[in-house]
Amino acid sequence: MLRLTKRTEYGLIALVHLADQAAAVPEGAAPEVVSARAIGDQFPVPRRLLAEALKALQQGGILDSTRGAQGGYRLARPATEISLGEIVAVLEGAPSLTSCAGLGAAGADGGCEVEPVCPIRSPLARLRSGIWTLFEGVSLQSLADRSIDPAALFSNAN
Amino acid sequence: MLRLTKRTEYGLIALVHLADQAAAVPEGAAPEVVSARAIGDQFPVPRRLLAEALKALQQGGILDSTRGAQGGYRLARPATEISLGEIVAVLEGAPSLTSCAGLGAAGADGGCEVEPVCPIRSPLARLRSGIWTLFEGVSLQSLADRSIDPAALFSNAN
DNA sequence: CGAAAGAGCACTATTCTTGTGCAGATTCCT
DNA sequence: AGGAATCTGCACAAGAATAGTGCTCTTTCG
Repeated sequence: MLRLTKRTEYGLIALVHLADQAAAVPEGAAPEVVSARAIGDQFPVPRRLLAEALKALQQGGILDSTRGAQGGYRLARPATEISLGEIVAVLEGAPSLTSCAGLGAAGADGGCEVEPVCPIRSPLARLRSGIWTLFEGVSLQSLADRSIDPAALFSNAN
Repeated sequence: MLRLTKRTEYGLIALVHLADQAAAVPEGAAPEVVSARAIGDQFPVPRRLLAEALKALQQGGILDSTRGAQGGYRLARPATEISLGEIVAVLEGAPSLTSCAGLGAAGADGGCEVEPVCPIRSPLARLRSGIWTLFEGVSLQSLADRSIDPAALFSNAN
């Protein structure tokens, strides 16, 4: 099921915030780490859940964490190289899109024998597949750029 | 929250099936009505829930229903004039997208005073908004057309 | 050594989804 | 007229998932 939860929301808020921080730094040099507490103080989100989202992002390789006093989080890569699809996959699990297409043209109709019952071909599954493709084409950078109209987020280059 | 439930899935399956039926008819004349039972017999879906989805679609003006024996459902409009956004809105309630943009350029930053806290500007809200716009641009017709690659569903003309 | 901050674990409550059953109203067919 | 098929409407139960919170341990800086 394609569902975006609060956990994802908190994670995205934190990521956008971190992307902003990284963008404020002159050029490619040492983006400051930001603590979960600092983020929690700026946005009305439960610190506990925010921390869980951050932890998941760290384990997924999207964030780097520094422990101890003065520790915090930082983007593991430039915001332009982190896709929305990757973020969502980490925050709420892979979407399990068992591919059934791509077998070439077996017949005029496609060749899938259980066609009318096949869950892969169900309209909702096709939708999810399409949305997923879109997600992978959107970068964290474009999400953080508030000058982009939401309606244009998925349109072309980002 | 953007979530697509089973109910939506059943509704979409039924709609695609009905669109297929309508397409099989020669030209604009009397598409046969299809009963909920008939649909339930062709797809492995609980009839009860399917019936609920169909009822909702009828109340939402997407389907026409005929009661009594030999009754059933039929698309209220051509499949090309029914948008995915409309379908989803009917099947799982309006997405409550309180618009905050479109007020013109009040300031360099936009002018929203509660900016960092404003739920409308949260990344997830922007995503939902973008996805919603996409949904409104996709017709039932394109969903029913299985020759369209899922990844291309949202790309351009449909 | 103490304070700050991330990491890990367990628990609860509320909400939502999913699924099922039954009675009523309407229309076609015999 | 009567029976059968079909949509319509309401209520209920079980299971899963989300959302939220508390406490403790480990690591690191000052």
